[in-house]
Amino acid sequence: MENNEVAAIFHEMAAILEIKGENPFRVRAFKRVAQAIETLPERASTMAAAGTLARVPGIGKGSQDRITEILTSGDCADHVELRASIPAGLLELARVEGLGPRTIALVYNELGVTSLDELEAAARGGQIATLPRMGEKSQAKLLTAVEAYRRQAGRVRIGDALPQGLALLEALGQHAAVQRIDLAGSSRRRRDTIGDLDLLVASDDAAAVMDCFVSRPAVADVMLRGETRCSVHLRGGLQADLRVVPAASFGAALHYFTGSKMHNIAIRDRAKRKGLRINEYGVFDEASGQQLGGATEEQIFAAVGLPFIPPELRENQGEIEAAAAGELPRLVSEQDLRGELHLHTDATDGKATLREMVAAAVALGHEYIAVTDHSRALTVTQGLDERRLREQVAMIRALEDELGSIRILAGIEVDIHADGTLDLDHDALRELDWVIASVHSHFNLPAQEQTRRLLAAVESGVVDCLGHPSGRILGHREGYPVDLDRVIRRAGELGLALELNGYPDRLDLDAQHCRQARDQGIPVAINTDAHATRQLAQRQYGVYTARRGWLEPRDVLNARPLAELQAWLAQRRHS
DNA sequence: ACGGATTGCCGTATCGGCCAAATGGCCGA
Repeated sequence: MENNEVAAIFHEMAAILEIKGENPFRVRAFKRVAQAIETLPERASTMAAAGTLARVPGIGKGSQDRITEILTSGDCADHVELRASIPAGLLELARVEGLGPRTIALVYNELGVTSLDELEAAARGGQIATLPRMGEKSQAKLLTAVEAYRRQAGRVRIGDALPQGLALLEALGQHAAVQRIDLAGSSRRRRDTIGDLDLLVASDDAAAVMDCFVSRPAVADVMLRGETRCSVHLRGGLQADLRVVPAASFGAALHYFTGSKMHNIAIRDRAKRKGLRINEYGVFDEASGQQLGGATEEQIFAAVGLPFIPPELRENQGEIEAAAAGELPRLVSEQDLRGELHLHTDATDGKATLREMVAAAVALGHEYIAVTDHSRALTVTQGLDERRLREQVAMIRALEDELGSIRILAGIEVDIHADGTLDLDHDALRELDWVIASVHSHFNLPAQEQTRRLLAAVESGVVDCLGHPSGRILGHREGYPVDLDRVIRRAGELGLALELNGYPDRLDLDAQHCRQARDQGIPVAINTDAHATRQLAQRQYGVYTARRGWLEPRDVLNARPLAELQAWLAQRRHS
């Protein structure tokens, strides 16, 4: 079991306790345990076996037992009991923005609301506004939030879905009857959210493969099972579909089920013009009906005169034309990244010390990193003021001298106030090597004001990079209303970089805006925004999004060697 | 529930904005 899965159970226990109005300190303790598990330096099972869990701050005797129970049986009694104690639908309500535990308890107790549908009905019926502490405005806001929630409901972040898909791939790949196996669908295209997992297998013994599939411990229930196709729910609720095809059709099926639909249509259209027919079974000569290929995807592309197109590009957004012209981008990969330009330490909301984070970066082989803790406005994180920032800078310089093995840029993630001013003195910011400016408040300004706010930060003259520019949180809230195109253009004019925050909850910039940045020659920094040592290694999600945005190594700021990065910074500072 | 000093008990993120009610709870970062 992955740490995130264990943590999810604690998060849920905390949420239920909170809705039930239990001791808030108990609630916080559970939340703290959940967070601690998410940011453990190793796998929970490893640490439990070694007995080192006890040393983690926040994890006491009780939670140690619960964690052990979860690791051995997949769940714990307290969790099962808590779940049974409230209607199942209430938990989903907690995912609606602006709807907290107290309000959920209120609508449940006063109106008997136990689900999203009932909540919406109550709001449309005007009953919400009659409740104490609620009114017309709250009711309208709630409806808007429910609509926003519904737009993304059922989709799972790639950071949650892909590990499950890869684990299944790994397990099924061991089976003797499996000749070839791969992911298909949106998980193979590495979209930022996934509806369900698609797995494709080449085999002559579909029944044996499906037996293996449905008996995986990760499979919670089997929804349907036919001759060649099987659908299941996984433990976390994600749906997974397995298809089994003969090896001679594997490439054709892989192409077909990978999509996207628009890409497939365009490819088939191209085939038609060449007198060919492409479907999920293979490539066929239209006239003779003879099969010309289908075992590999390369054959599919070759049949229409194209080189292999990476799955991340298959959206019919020009990749076919580029492939035909021999102008496919050489997409950036994880190995191209030479440094990390956004991370936090325990000076603010990080879980590891400066020294530990740096050691982890060295272990990853980074040439350079930037330490970018929060600024004072973010009070929850104990954001740095000018004085604490200067102290941290001194620590960084000393550590860099001591180690000698890695360049440590002294930086900050400075908050952008609602009026566009920055949270720290410009003089203090000018002393730093690297300044990211980000929005963490006032997401609901009118688009015009929000745009002005971001432009002000971009034009401040002391900012090197705009952090998570859209502000979206996947599965939680959409980006704030803003003219991002205009902000990006201005950033380009002034020579700033833009961040692609690769934290799996963000993936911000999204692929489309990455491509815009690339087209305008704006360097993109692919960052992890790590708050713990292990998160420094989670670079793949940012890279996926970058690839979907057509980024090549030369478009990526932290794919540059240190000397080039420093030259870029120096030239920025003097222009 | 956890951690730590008081070893059986006590304290434990912060703070601003929003909205409904006219000061205060709730939410989110």
